[in-house]
Amino acid sequence: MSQAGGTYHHGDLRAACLRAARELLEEDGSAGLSLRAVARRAGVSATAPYRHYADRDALVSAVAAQGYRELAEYLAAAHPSPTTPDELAAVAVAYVRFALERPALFRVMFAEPCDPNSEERVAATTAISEYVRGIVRGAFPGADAEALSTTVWALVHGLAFLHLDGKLDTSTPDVVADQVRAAVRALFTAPAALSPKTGAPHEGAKP
Amino acid sequence: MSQAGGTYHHGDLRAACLRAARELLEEDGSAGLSLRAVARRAGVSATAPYRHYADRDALVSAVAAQGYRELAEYLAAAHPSPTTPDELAAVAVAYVRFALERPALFRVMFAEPCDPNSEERVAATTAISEYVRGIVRGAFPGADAEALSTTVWALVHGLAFLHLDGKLDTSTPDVVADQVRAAVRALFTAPAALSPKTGAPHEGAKP
DNA sequence: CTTACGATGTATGCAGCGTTCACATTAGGT
DNA sequence: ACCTAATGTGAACGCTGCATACATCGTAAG
Repeated sequence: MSQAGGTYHHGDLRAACLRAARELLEEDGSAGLSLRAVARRAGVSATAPYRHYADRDALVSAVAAQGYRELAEYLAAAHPSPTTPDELAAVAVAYVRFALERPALFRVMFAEPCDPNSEERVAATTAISEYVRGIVRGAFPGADAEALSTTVWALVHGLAFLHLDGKLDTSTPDVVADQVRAAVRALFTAPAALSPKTGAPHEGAKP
Repeated sequence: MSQAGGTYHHGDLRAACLRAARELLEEDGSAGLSLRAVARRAGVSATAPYRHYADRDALVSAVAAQGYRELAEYLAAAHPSPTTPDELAAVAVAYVRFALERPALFRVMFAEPCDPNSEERVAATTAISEYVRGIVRGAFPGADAEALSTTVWALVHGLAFLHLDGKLDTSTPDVVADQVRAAVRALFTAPAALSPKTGAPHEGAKP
């Protein structure tokens, strides 16, 4: 039975480890995420988690994968299928908000060397990638979806990280949201007053 | 135990630790950056570095600060004072190249929880911030330098991180450079074919 | 020139970590 | 009812960061 009692077998240790890891992540940051601490919190011996995760990286990858799935839900909740720049900006705001609300999780998802060993993790990140591309494709059919989605994702991702690292003003959520909206809007607005000289003479032309 | 001259005192252990840390970072990634390994490489006892760095974080912060200074040099070398979009794109390419050439260092600089304890580190990051803002201010006097520099920094920073995490095509440096140039240029080019409906009347209306 | 002191490096030890291995316990199919 | 495979336990190894007590040395005052 799954309820925690005096049973020798835990019931669903795999899920319990994931849950414990998430809690530790929120409480002590990624530094406190140790397999032993996870085992302690799950009320189990230090080596029990090895029956469900090959090593620490496997657990971390599982946490990251779950984070990706939650991020996808979070973005979809902000707007199911944005088409206007403002709707797209709303999704961008949600992305940054997600990062600021779960900083340790977000760091685990992106800031750690992502080996291509975890199928679950790779699948989750390509899902996010496809999601962003799908949004861009739907919103701007005429554009190069590949390039534009890369650009918008990078912009939002960079905003999230800079906020996370305290490089930008993170005083209130509203300030952050305004900043994100302004940045995204800049992507889709012709900067009339800008570019005093439109230098386009030569570039790396390599056919 | 010091091979050189056999002197008891090292001479400049502080610098030697920094150098050893940089080497370990490039060889084994941030996981291999341990105080003990640094001490070993410097040919010194395990606790000697504590005379020069309060704890591991202090060493890491010193490494990060040095990374910031090198990044500033690297960008300046790409172009001392860019004014056209293409010149600015060249600096952006340098930023991403820096990240891809020193992935572990870049991660130490940005991906780790940056406590405001290290004065050296804070000073170095604000220097970078000021540098970017200065470029934007010089290149686009009419624009809101604060907002625009945030936007361009975030875009480039996000590109660097997504490349670092293998989320984008990193097969050859040329491919990466083209991608970065295209993204930066998109920031300063009116997206003609885009925005089928220009939802600009109001925003944030999502009860 | 001697001597005392502060700066620097060493030796030792503790607790926590990831990981392995032999062993104990139990669930579930035959 | 039993046998097997899955699951959890315990001890152990080597690594880590770090605190404490001790050794060595440059240097400047006397």
